[in-house]
Amino acid sequence: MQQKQVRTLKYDFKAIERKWQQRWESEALYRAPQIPSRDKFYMLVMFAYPSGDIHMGHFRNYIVGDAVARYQMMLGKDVLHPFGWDAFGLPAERAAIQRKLHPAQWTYKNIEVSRNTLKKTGISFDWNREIISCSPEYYKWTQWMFVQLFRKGLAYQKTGWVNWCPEDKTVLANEQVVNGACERCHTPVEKKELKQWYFKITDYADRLIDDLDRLPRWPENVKQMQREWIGRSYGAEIDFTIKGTGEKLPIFTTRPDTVFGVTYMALAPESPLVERLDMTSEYRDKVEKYRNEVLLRSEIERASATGDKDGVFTGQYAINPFSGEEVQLWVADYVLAHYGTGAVMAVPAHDSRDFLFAKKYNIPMKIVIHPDNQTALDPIEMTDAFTEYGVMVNSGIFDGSIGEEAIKKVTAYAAEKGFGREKKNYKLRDWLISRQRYWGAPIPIIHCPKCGQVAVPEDDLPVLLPEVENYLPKGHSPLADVKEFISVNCPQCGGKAERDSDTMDTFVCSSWYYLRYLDPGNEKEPFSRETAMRWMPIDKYIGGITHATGHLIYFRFFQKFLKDIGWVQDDEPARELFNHGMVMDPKGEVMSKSKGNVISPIDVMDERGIDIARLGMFFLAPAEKAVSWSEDVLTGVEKFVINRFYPLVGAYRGSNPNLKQYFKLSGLDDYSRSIYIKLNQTIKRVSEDYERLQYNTAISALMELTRDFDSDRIKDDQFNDYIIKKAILLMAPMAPHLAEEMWHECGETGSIFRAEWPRYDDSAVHFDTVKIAVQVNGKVRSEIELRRDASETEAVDAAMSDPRVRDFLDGKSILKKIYIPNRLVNLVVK
RNA sequence: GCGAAAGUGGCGGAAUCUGGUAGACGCGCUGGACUUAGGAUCCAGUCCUUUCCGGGUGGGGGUUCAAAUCCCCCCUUUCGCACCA
Repeated sequence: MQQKQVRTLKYDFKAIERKWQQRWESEALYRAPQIPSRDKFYMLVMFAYPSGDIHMGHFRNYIVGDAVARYQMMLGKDVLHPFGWDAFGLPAERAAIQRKLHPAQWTYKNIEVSRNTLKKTGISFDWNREIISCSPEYYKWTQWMFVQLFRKGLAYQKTGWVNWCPEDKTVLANEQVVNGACERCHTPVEKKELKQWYFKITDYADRLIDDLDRLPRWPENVKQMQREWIGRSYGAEIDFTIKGTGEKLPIFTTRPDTVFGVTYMALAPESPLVERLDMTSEYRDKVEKYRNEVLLRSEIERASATGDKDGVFTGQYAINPFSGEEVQLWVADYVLAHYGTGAVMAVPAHDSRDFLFAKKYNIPMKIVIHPDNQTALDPIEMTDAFTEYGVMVNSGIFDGSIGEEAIKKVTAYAAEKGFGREKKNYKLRDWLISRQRYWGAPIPIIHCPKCGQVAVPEDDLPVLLPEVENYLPKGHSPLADVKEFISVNCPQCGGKAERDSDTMDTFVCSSWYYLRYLDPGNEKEPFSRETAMRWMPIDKYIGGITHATGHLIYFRFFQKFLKDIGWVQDDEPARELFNHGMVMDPKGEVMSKSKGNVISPIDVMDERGIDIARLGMFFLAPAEKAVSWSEDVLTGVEKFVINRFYPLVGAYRGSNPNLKQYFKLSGLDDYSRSIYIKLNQTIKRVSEDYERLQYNTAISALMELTRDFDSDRIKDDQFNDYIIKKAILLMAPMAPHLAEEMWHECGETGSIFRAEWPRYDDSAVHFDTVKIAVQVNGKVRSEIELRRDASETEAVDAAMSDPRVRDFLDGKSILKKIYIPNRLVNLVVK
């Protein structure tokens, strides 16, 4: 009866959404205080690149954070949930070239469109704190960051071999080269020798690795990826000598215990040492020819050549300081210029790469490690190097030393003799941050013929981007062609000087934006120390896994640097990291503009309402899983909302119950008791699900509760209304408009998001009887009902007197009785 | 090649952290009710095989009274790294 009457209540989502979005706006519900006065919660989602409008992937990402923010509000915390735009970058320039717009026009127009869409979704962002990284008010402080790094010697210029994208005509950081190609346009990357700006992130390599252990709430895979990216390895540096010139040839090795097995040395083609070799003209020609050939190879070719290795003999020899032995000195492509010293000692018998190379060029092999004292290796029969630890042989005084112990001994000996030392090495390289493009923050440096590199004084920041005639990439920054921009007086000596014409990598902008949100209007500082002290660290940071070895390392680096110079207190910026899964199209393909399969949340929102779109997305799968979007999921949640959940307000009886009270189980009739227990179980489950961002199961718990709830069977009005209101509260973070509307229909006047999150009644999460399984030899044979926490004797007795069980016990003796309270009895018989 | 994660009905997924009645919740499907009609709503059913018994969480082995869950080997998929000496 109740249901029929209730069904006439129309779920007019459009009116509901409009009403509450306006109310929330006018009440400034999401406005976070400058300084929190209660427990704080900083909920951060990665800001967005404004490439067009918002799609399903954004939508999913942001509703996850939104539900967290709302849940935290209901837990009584001051919640900071800001949003902004990562607005510098190449696509704006491309659009500018194609459509003859200013990059700023294109960017701001996109921001406008996306912001409007986001506002329509009703996500609880505090829009007062919105930041746009390409605005002078923001990039002024990006430049300020550069200046601080420069002052500490952590921003510096050097000439080196860099990744060059011939399409975009700019240099790229290592992190932006994927499989030897430009991350953005997929053009194979070339190597060029150029003078560029770097941040000395390698100074922080140890802290960046070691502090990962202090982040228990970061996903293990991200931490592992960062460890490998930084790639710390321990070993020794040993100085070989070049015969003739006597120049030192230091090499890094993790296996000093194989040093007596060196049969040749190899230099990277790019190594400057190659030029200094005293080669005869015959060899010099060969080496030059080889070098030029190698440099023409693409990164892809060089990187993928894992099997085939080549090189050329220089005619020169190197001397092993341990044995005095002379070995051939080669130039080889497989030696990386940027790692270690750009040279290696080659031990074909104990290194797979050297093994292949030696086989190819018929270089001798020398065995200096045996697997153990019993087994000897035979070089003729070996098909690969023996690379494991073992016993040193043919190594003079070191013979018999084993593994790590051997490594220590050899290194100590070298140190004692002065031709070697312990050494740590990293794969991580310094972060190349200069770009030869227009749409970025100008590097705030002035090059003075007298004073050298001078930082722009802080009072003169920002260095504004000048207008330029066109944005076509030409291999140098478009800013270089603007005379009025370039020529400037030196801030130190007043003489004629020139501005640096490069702009910064956009990852610099995104390395500190989380701090600007704390104090976005501050004109005197990037942010006030007090806001940082009170709001940091970020409590939950949500974003895509794609940033694991880029942004998520950079921003940790910035945080550490800012701590070192006294601006923040914490070593780590984010306490917890959560990686959301991708949203694919229904066929399981990645959505992209070029494929034309981008799905917007707008259509679903228009047709069925925001909350149903949200619930559908939540219900589809746990938030960290990749999903294929399908409208099919909407059917279930829509039926649930329209037929079950929203009609709850029709069953509300206007009793205005006290929500802080608990009911006594003994005072309730059978049905009421069971629904009260169900309610408390649901509160427990839903709360736990919110904590771990598992919204799909939170929804199913609420579905069960509403399924079991039957107002007709409840006599007590207060009790009836109590259940309804608690259910609405539990739904609020996931379906905010719906819950707010229902909350008010139940007579409330304040926002549900200022109401208190339900706490479950610990004495009412269990029934006083339980159904437990009875197993015989581990197989379920029956089910019996017992009082909760029954004794073992009671349980076993009940189990053995069960007729079904008795059949299986017939004629057998009981060896063992296992009783797990409230779960099962297992009888082991024979 | 190295590293990580994951494999459960026709489908999305529960249960995995903490070993204890596998398949919650929903989609889809089947049958029924109500209807002029229904892509609406309601009710029932839905792992396989089936009276019972039995089998079943990618495959194989192990630990255990008991394994989707823990351990070992293998296969597959996804992601990351890709000559880092």
